[in-house]
Amino acid sequence: MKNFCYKYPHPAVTCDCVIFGFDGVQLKTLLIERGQEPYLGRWALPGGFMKIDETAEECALRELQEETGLKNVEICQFNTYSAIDRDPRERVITISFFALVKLSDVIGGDDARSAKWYAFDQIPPLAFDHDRILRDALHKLKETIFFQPIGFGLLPDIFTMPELQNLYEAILEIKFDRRNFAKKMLKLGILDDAEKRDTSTPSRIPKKYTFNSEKYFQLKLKGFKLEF
Amino acid sequence: MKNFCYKYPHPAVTCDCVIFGFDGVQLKTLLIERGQEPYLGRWALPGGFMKIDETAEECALRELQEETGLKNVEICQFNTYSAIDRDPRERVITISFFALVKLSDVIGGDDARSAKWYAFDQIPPLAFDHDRILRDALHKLKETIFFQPIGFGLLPDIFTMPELQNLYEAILEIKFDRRNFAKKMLKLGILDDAEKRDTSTPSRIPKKYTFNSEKYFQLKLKGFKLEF
DNA sequence: AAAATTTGTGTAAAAATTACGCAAATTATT
DNA sequence: AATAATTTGCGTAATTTTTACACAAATTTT
Repeated sequence: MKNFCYKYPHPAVTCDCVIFGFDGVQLKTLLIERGQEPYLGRWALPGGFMKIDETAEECALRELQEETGLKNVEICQFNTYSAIDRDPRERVITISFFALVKLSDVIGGDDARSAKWYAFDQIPPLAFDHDRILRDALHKLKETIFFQPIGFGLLPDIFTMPELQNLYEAILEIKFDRRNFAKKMLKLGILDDAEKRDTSTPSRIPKKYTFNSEKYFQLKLKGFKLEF
Repeated sequence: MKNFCYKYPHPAVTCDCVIFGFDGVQLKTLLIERGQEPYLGRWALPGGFMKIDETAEECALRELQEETGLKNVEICQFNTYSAIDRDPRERVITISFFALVKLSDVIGGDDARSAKWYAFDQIPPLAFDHDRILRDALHKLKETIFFQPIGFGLLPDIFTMPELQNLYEAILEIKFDRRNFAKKMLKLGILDDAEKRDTSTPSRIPKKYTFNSEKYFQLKLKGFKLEF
């Protein structure tokens, strides 16, 4: 049954995905319950073995869809783990990705199967070294926020300034002055008004915004850095 | 002769290293001339196949020493390449690293063998997809410079402010006002005077500095961001 | 109906950045 | 050897950015 032979030993390669979501209050991640050994019944990152005729990115996207129903996700590779005994079966290295998704795109999907969203302060014990991978991904997200308008991926198309601020506060675990935060975000020039409203008079109902994707990509290309 | 067999096909795994150096004027990288097929005689990044009982980091360091004589290098993983046909022999994915080294540590070494430093505007055609990897590493270096005092790795222990400025200008391809650049660097608090000198009167011979490694690591941990 | 909360707009004070000037020491030129 | 040009360290005024709040209207809560 073992028909694939090589002159030198080869490790197996898997791809794993850390999927970030935001429900308006908490930052969450998507986990799946393992249906087979090892670690049967444990929670784990979505992912699996790479086929010989697919790239790592293709593998990650395929596994993600198979296991969680998620598709059309923009994934970003962030690290490859190669500790000798990270998998009890054989030598396995894993190429890991993270992605930001809008919870609204997913929650309804019935592909969800055993996939479930977990807030970061309620992560169960994970299979393999997935807790380490998850930690690293969160760290990477915190770094990334200084260079990329993260909200674009995690918020619904139309959102309010308080929502955007909650997101930043959830990721960075810092509180901001509401008025200065809004100034900073507006100054980036990537937010459009999502409605027309009597601007002369304040209301307790917050204004709605959308991301201007053209300006967003321009800014992302040019590179920027946010100070907090 | 093919004694390592698996139920499913496995790719081979290699590690490649982009080594950055700085000669006071130009940013350079260390390449080796290939001694075997494929791409015999072409230049390539130092690197090679990962053994089954070593991690990617161990592999990268071992290959680096074998091929260039370099050791005690702090390497940083930055991407894994998995295009299907990036190696004509078989499916090979490569985990890539970059490192910043002091040219002085290397130039003398007689291990150098076929290794040679190349300025970035004189890179020869490279084997495999190594030009792509090199480009990505350079891009990563430019990003990194905003968060880490790069000079620490690339400059000799004792250096001058103009040297540090040349380094930043070489990496970022921007010119700075000498006086404001010095202010910014000094404000980071990671530079110590490397000599005692009559400070009251300016001289055309620039002051010498060293990095204060304690404060450097403190700053790196805390995280900072440089504005230009 | 009164009290509390939330939002949009603003603004003065503080801090940081920028764009330069100057004089002495060294190097290059004639 | 004298003169000119360059380079360095120090400094400063003008500008820009950031910060810390104040205010009033619209909702929501009590």
